[in-house]
Amino acid sequence: MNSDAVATRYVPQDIERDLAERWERAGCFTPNFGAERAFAVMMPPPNVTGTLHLGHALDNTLPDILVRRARMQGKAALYQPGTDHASIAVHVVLERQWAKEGKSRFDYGREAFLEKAWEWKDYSHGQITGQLRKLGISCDWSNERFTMDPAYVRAVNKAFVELHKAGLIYRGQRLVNWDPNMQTAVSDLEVKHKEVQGNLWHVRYKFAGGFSYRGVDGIEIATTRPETILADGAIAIHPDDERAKDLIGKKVLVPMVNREIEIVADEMVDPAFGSGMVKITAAHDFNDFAFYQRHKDRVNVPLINLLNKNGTMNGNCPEAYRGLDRFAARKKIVNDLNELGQLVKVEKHAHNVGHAERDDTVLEPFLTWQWYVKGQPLAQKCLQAIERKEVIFVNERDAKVMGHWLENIEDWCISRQLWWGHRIPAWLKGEEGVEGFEVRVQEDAPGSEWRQDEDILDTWFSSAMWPFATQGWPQEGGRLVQFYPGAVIMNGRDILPFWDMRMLMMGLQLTGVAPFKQIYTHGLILDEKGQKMSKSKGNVIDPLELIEQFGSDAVRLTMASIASPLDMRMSMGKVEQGRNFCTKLWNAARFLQMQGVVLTTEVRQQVKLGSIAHPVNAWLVVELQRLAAKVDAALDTYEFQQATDALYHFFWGIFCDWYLELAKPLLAGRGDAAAVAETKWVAAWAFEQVLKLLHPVIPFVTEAVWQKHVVADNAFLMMQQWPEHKAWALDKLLPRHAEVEKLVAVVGGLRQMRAAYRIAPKTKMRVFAVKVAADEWQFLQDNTAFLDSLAGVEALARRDSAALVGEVAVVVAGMTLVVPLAELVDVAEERKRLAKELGKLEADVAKVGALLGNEGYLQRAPAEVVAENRARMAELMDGKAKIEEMLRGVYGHG
RNA sequence: GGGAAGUUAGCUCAGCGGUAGAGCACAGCAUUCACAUUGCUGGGGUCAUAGGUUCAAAUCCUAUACUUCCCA
Repeated sequence: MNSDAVATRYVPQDIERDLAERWERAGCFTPNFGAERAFAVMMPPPNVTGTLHLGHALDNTLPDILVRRARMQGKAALYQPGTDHASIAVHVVLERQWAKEGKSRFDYGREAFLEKAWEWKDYSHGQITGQLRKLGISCDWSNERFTMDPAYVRAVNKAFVELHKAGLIYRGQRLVNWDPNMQTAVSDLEVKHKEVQGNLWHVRYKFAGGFSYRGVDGIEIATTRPETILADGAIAIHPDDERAKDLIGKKVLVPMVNREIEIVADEMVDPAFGSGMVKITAAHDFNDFAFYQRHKDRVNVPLINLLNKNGTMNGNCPEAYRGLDRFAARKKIVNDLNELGQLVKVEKHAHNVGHAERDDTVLEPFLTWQWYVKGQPLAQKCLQAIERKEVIFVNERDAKVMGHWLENIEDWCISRQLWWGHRIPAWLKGEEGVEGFEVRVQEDAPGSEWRQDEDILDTWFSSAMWPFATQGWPQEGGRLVQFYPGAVIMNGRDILPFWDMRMLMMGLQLTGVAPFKQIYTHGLILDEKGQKMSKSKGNVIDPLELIEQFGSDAVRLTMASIASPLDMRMSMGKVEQGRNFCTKLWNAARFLQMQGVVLTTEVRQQVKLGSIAHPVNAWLVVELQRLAAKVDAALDTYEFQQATDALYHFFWGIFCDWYLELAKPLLAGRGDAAAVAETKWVAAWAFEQVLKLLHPVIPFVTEAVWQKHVVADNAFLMMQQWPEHKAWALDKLLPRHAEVEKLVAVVGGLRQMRAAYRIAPKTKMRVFAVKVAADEWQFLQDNTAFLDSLAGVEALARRDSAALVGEVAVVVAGMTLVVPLAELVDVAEERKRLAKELGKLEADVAKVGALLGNEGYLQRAPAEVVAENRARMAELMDGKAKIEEMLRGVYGHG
C-alpha cells in the first residue's frame, strides 16, 4: 500500500536517485522480448573518456522519450547503450598527461600505452554511464556494449575482411591529411578549414638554358607555403592564357635546388590569381596531386616528400633544412630566397588552412600507404536506399545535403597510425614498395613470417557497425532479428556524414538492409546569446550542475521543449521553468491526495467514461482525449516541442487552473452525492492518464507521484499501459463539453471586467442578464456556484433594460451581462473601453465582410470555411449591435 | 566561389494557405483556502523589404537586404 503522504515540498534529488536504481533493479529497462512489435533505437555511443554535456542530454532524452512511450505501448522497447573507444580522443588525453613530463607515447611503447589506455577506459567509462543513469535514460544496461569488447572486435575484423573480399577496401599510396602532432592520418571529415592570415610570397623561377620571354629571364610564382618549393615538380598555366602558347613545354629551374621542371597547361589554374601560374608540388598538395594524376603519363612530375612523420624536414631537402620543423623551414627558405634575390615581394593573404578537429594542429598533405574504403559503390547503395524510401530523413533538407555529399563522395581513409583501437587484420611480408612485398587480409596470421599491420582503424569504422554489432552480428538470430533494423537514429546534424551515413553504408553492405528506417537530426545547442558554447568562452552550461540545481526531470523537459532541427538556445531560465512545472505537478498531487482522490482498485472499477454526467467532468475528459491525440501525433512525427507544449498547457492551464478550480467544491464533498462521487473517480482516473502522458518526458516526478496516487504494490508507472485515447467513446459528452467552454468564456469576461475596474477580489457583484433566451438563462442558473467561486457573482437576475449609468456591461458568449457598480465605475473610462472594443469589432467586420462580399471567394473557398465565416460575421454583428446599443443608450450621455 | 537555413511581441521561439500565438521579461491587482517554484488581468506585432501566384499569403513563388551554418 502507498499510504504515505506526498511530501510537502518537491525536492527532485530526494526521489530521482532512488527511482533510477529501483527501475533498473526491477528489470524495467530490459526489453520485453515476448512482445509482438519491437521498437529499437541505438544510443549514439558517447566517448569513453567523456563526461555528460548538453549534447548528450539532448541526444539521450529524445530517444528515451520515444522508447519509454513504446514500452508503455507494449512493444519490445530497446534503447541500446554503450560507449565508443574514441581512438584519437584517448590518445590526446593520455599524451597530454605525458607531455607534462616531456614524454610521448613513443617513449612508453605500444604495450605500455595500451595498458594505460585500458586503465583510463575502466576509470572513465563509469562516469558517463552513471550520468546517463542519473538522467533517467531507460536503456538496456544488461546489453551494454563497448566498441572494443572482444566480440565487437571480432565483428570489426570480419567486416574488414568481408569488405576487402568484396573489393571495397584497398591499400593505396595517396595523399592524406597528416597530423604531425599525433603522427597519424585523419579523414577528410575531421579536417576543419580555418581562415588564417598568412602571406603570399612571390618567387622568381629562372628559365633553364638561358631562355628569355618578353625580355625577362624567368617567371614569377606566388605561394603560401614556400618550403614546398623544394619539392616542386612542374609549373601549371591555364591553356587560354595568352602566354601559354610560348611557354608550354619550356623549363624553369626550381630555386635553391636548381632542378629543371616543365611548364604544363592545365585548366585548374586561375589565370586571375597571383601571376597566373602555379607551382606543382604533387606530394604536398591535393590539387597538385590531382594534377600529377592527370599528367603523369605524358609529363614527368616527380613525387618528392619533404617531411618526416613528425613534421620536420627530411633527407630529401638540402642539408641546411634537414631536421627543421616545417614552420622554421618556411622562415629559413624565405630568408634564403631573399638573399638570392629571388623573392620578389610578400603580400598579406588570408586563406583557408586545414586543421585537425581534435588537436587543432595544422595538417599537412602527406604521401603514405593507407587503407581506403571505396566511397562510390557504398554511396550508390545509400542513394538507392534513400530513393526507395527504405530510409527517410525526418528533416528534408538533410536529404538534400547528404544526397550532395554522397554523390561527390571520396574514398575513405580508414587507417590511423595510432595504437588505441582495432588493429587492422592485414598481414605484411617484406618491405612495402619493394620487390616481393605481400599483403594478406584475414582474421588470423597466415604464418610466423607475416607481421600484422601496425595501424589501427578509424574509430568511425567500428561505430558504423554499432546497430548490428551490438545485437550479435555476425551471428544470425536472437536480438538481431528482433532489434535490427531499428526504428530511428537520433543525433546532431553535425555527425550526419561521419556516423549516420557510414552506418547506412555498412548496414546496407554487410546486412543487406538499412540499419534504421528514419533519421532524425537536431541542431546545435547554443548559449543564451546564440553563441557556441566553449570552454575558452566560459559559457558552457554543465548539465550535471543543472541536474543538481533543478533535477533531471527539469533538464529533460527543457531538452524536449527546445528540440529542433535548427540550432537551439539554452538558458538557465528555461530549466527553471521546467522545475516549476514539476513543482506544480507535485502540488496538484498533494492537493488530490488531501481531497482523498486516490486510484484504488475499487475506484478503477467505477470508471465508465461514456456515463459521465457532470459537465465539468465531461469537459475534462474530452480535453484529455484531445491532448492524448496531440501528444501521439507529435511524437509520431518527432515534434517534441509540440508534444511538450501541449502537455504543459494542458496540465497547467486546463487541469490545474480550470478543472481543479471548478471541481474544488465537488472534491471537497459539497454538492449532490452522485456528482461528488463521479468527480472523485474522474479526477483520479484523469490524473493517472496525465501522469502517463507526461511520464516519457519527466519520468521521475510522474513515477513518484503515481506511486502515491495509485494503490498498487510493486508496480511502476513506467510499465503501465499508454492511454488508448482512440478507444474512449466520448461523442455523447460533447454538448456538456461545450457548456463548460461557455462557462470559461463567461468567467473570463467577468474577470477582465473586474480587473479593468479594479474591483477587489473579495467584492461580490450582482449580475443582470439582459434579454437572455430561456436556454441561456438556464445555463447561467446551472452555474451560479461556479460564477460565485470563480468570478465573485453573488446574485443573478434577468431583466430587459440595457446598462444604466453606473453600470458596466459585458458581452460574452452571445450574452449581455450587466453589473451595477455605481460607486466604482468611471463612465468616461467605460466609454473609452467600449469604443475600443467597438473599433476592434468593426475592423473584424470589415475584414470578414470583404471576404463574404467577394464572388470569387464564395465560389472557390471550401463550403465549411465560408460557413464558418458567415457564422463569425453573425456573431460579430450581434456583438457590435449590443455595444452600439450601450453606447447609444446610457453611455451616450456620459 | 558553391550550397543550405533563418528573419513573427523587448528577448527566445512556435505557427507554415482561411480570426497573429506561447514562454520569459514588463505593468497592475491579489495572497489564512494544493502551489509566491503561486493566482487573476493587462500593454505590446503593417509576421525583414519589394514584387508575384491565389477568392484568400506570416504561410507558396521570385528578387533584395541582413544573420548564421556547411562545403571548396
